[in-house]
Amino acid sequence: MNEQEKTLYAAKAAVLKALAHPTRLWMAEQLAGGEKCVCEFVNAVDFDFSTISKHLAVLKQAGIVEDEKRGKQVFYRLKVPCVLQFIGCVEAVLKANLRQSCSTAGK
Amino acid sequence: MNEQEKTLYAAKAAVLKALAHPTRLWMAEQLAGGEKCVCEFVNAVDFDFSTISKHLAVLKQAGIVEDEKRGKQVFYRLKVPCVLQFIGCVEAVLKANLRQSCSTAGK
DNA sequence: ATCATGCTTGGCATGATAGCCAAACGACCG
DNA sequence: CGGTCGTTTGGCTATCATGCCAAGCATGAT
Repeated sequence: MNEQEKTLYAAKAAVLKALAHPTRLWMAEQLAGGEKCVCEFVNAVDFDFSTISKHLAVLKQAGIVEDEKRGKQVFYRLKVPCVLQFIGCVEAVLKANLRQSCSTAGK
Repeated sequence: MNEQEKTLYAAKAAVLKALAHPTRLWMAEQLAGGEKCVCEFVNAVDFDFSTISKHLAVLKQAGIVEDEKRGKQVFYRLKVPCVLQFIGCVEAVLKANLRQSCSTAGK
């Protein structure tokens, strides 16, 4: 792996890393249904306003969402919707894991 | 978000997290071309044997790869190939980021 | 049996993340 | 103006991740 490849993989991994957190993944999925303001997220989960805000900043920095201020509120929306393609596959992995642990447990 | 959902998102995020590291992502992509033994990875990147081994253990634990010992060597292969669907989208995000930073720089 | 090879595990130092609180900030309201 | 609301930022601590080294453990060769 040369330097250029290293940089590329670091960049790709950074995008995945942004989604690799329960709260952030959840927010990304929520945004699939349309834009939401920060307060909507805060109301739905029991986390500090600042915590949610920072998570959204991570997603924004990764280029996954974009924000727009309207009045007092800031709305976030998905910038690259294909991000949600992931989920199907992630769920496939989970199912495979489950199947395996069940069959193992059954023995 | 209730308890059950929290658990689900934690599980999904854990899978993504396993891939959210440059070396691990690179190895997963390498495995798309067929199984490889640990030593092949070690030779290709300048990391300690133990480091590579631990990364592979993370991927295995997440259910993304599976291993098989044959003789002295251990071979790893992708367990859920759709994992590589991700990559296309991740690259789309990177391209979008690039376009934006270019157009910003151009002003 | 002894040894070398391929790999995993334990342990440690270092750095990154997550969440909370407090403070700052900008937009609107009176 | 001064206040309030929605949000971001700074700062702190606790927890987790990464990579190296050294040691351990199988497997196959001598």
